[in-house]
Amino acid sequence: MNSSLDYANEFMPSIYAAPVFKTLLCARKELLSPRQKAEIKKYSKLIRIDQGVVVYEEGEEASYVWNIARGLIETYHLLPQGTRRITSFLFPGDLLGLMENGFYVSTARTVQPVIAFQIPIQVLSELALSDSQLSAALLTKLCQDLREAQRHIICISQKDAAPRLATFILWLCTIYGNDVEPPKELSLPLARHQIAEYLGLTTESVSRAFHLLESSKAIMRRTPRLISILDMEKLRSFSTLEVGAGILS
Amino acid sequence: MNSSLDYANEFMPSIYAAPVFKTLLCARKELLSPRQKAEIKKYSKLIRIDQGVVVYEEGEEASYVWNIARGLIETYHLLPQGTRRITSFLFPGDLLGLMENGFYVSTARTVQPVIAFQIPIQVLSELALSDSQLSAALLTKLCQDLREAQRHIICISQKDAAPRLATFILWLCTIYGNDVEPPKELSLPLARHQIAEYLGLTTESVSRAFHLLESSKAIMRRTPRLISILDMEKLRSFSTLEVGAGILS
DNA sequence: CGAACTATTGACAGTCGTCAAAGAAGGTGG
DNA sequence: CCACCTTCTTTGACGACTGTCAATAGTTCG
Repeated sequence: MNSSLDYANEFMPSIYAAPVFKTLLCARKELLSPRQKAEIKKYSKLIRIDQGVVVYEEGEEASYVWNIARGLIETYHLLPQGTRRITSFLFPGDLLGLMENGFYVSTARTVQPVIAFQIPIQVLSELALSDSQLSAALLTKLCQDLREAQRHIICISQKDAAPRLATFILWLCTIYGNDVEPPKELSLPLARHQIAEYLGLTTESVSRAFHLLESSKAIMRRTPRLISILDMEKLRSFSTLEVGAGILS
Repeated sequence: MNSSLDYANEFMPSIYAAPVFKTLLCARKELLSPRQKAEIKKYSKLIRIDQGVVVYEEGEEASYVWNIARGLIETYHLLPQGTRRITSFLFPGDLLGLMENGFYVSTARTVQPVIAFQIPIQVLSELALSDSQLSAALLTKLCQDLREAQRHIICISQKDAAPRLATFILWLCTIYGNDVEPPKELSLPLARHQIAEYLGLTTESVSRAFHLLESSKAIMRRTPRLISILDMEKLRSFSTLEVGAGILS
């Protein structure tokens, strides 16, 4: 699934946390000190994982945690009827490998080619035990992830498809945008079915929701994977959540 | 909102984690050592909070964390249109007070009268920094909460009301049941509107879902707050999730 | 016992999931 | 570089279920 990287010096471990202030778009904050980065780098292996590869499966015994440097990962659960529910997307700066009692709680799969630091959990435990600042950083990151999950819950508790999709697009803007102004164009890293599996809808509904947002001139589909944001305010008005304030800050 | 308790010796701090094994019902596991319990007890205050009291509000500066000893708490977000979305319920053994950058991320309110240890975050931070085992316990608890949130996500990503309600009831069974067998009767600590706000439905839909589960003889409503579990298998068949296995273990 | 609140049930409009088919996009090999 | 094939996306029609509004029944507490 992976290959060692010879251009290892290009990357450094980093863990980001979203900002607390309620500006619309802003970069996430680094949680690690240079010393901690060096420590993690020393004891971990920088690997590349191809697109579409299952990194680990639900219920598997956990042996690593990954710090994503580049790329995109989805975690999901397979439901009895064979449907998939995506529970989270992980971006550069995120930590992959949520476990419980030593077993991974969901399945993880690369959506884009990924470059990541592969950290043996043993190593991370020891580092955390000896470095209480690192331990605090991990706690902060987990709080962050928990809040992210709550945002997800509120997003999909909206009944209609358009508000869910609008909320999702606005969220992507906060991730891929810079901290000055909203992006005019947004390149979607996901296929329709992945958006649907994240939003608790079908691909058809997602498609219809795109149509609705487009016909209201909030966005425009350049290609299925590239959209233009025409009217941020209108897009925001679709979402029940006050994106850029409150929970989606 | 609270009063000091003179019968303080009756309670001890405790943090539970759900079990890893996939049995249907089993008690949760204690994460704290007796020494850690004593430490926390020493530096915290045992308080009682009446029913229906707002413990803290979203965006408020965070000064305490609570370890619930008895009672039930809901955390929620108020959406712009005035609707409420309950993001979690907290039971005895849970930690209340999720914060981000020093501010609470949601509003917390007691659903039942609560007895809890009120721990200044300053104290908890210091204890965690000096006791790496405690720090690890907190990490474990947060992983637990994160998994709980994922379970919630999967629950409300089910389209129909009956599966959501069935999943919810089965979940309550795992919390209030003993670890030997499913409870025959279940006393609901929540009003219909609270169930609805948690499941992303309306009270009417919850009511109709109860009717459906009842007419299929899976459950029976004794009173609005007390139901009999007639057929566990049938109840389980409503839920898309394999409760008692997989994600709801 | 009565009043206020909670829960239930009914009718109707709107939206989603399903099934089906057509249209676009991207990748491969000649 | 182009034709072809596969995969992804979009659109349409229809049945089912939820939200809304409204009215009735049941519970609980003073």
